[in-house]
Amino acid sequence: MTAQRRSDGTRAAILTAARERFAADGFERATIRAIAADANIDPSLVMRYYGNKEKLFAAAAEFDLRLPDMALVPADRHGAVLVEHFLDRWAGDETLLALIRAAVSHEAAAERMRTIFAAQVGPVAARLAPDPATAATRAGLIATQILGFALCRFVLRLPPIVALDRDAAVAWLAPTVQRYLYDTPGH
Amino acid sequence: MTAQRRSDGTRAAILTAARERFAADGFERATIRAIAADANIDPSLVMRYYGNKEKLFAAAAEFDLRLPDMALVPADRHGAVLVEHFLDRWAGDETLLALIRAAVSHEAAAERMRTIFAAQVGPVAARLAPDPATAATRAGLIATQILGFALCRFVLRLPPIVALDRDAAVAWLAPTVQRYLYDTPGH
DNA sequence: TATCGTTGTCAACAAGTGTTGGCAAACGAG
DNA sequence: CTCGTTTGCCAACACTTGTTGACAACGATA
Repeated sequence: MTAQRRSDGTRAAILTAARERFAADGFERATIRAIAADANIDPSLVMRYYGNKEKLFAAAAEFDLRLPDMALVPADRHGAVLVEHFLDRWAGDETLLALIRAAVSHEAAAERMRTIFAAQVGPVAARLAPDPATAATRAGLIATQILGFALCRFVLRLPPIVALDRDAAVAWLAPTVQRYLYDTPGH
Repeated sequence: MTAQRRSDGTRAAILTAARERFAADGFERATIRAIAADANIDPSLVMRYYGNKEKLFAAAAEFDLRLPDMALVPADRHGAVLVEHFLDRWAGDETLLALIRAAVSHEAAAERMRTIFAAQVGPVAARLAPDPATAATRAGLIATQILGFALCRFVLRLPPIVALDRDAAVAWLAPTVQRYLYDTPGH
């Protein structure tokens, strides 16, 4: 077990404030000073505990999608369950929002995003796809729809997308994801 | 007709350099100095001709999707034609990339993005959708898929999405857009 | 040629950035 | 209690940013 330090509370406060700021402002506009102010401490403490801004972001952007076990779900509901899970995960943790905002103009964040999807969505697709060779493509396509939805809803705030409630969003997106999982394209 | 000015060449060079920088770096990391250097002029000229960075971006982010007339296309090809058009438009003009990169952390750019999709995609959906009341939602859904694809391909550079050639991308995405245009969700 | 608006350069400002080092107080072990 | 370590604050650094104003070369017009 890791030893308790007297500063653990401060460390956690910094991390929370950092996630909020990165999520709201992106990497460059989220300043160390603003994060420190939110955490009610001095900016220099951020440096002491996290080294530099880059490492602070790396620590704040740690993320686990916690994808459910698809073996327990009927095959025709796989798309719906994935969409529901993503929506909930997104609403309940601002880390993903911080990640997408930062990834757009920050290569390290983009790399993190690639890793998350390759390492966490990839295996799910690999287990379900009819032809395992197409798994990476299918995982990528799911990412385009899920990230695109998050982009339009949480970042760009397109009014008709913001207006959708959870059920409507699932009803629209689930067939798309289902198709990316199982269909073979052709016309 | 607008009068010719001796500085028109410089103005155009600034605009081109601005688009490149905004597309590559986003709003904040694209500096006036870098743009001026690319255009081989002094940074102060940028201010003289465009007022400030905000207005320069507004000028650089002027964009017309040039959506084709869907009345000339068979109904079952609408999704495919839209996807093809978006892909070509995206590949041929970095303005859209600049817009998406900037929109993520810059409210004015996000507003521009909302306007473009509401004013240009909205009417197309309104003309095609079975129920006009659902047109805005359908246009928004199309935006989620198209922007999500662009995000993953050009910004995040997800390998499996970068690897898709034009035909494969169209084959995968067209049915999604077609469904967002015409289907009524339910299960 | 003399004049005036245009085009461009140079140097500087004020503000904000990440980051560093020193110093005081609080704490825990001996 | 005493001493070394941890925690925190303050002031400052080196640098970059958008932006401004003064000034020199140029071009057309009179």
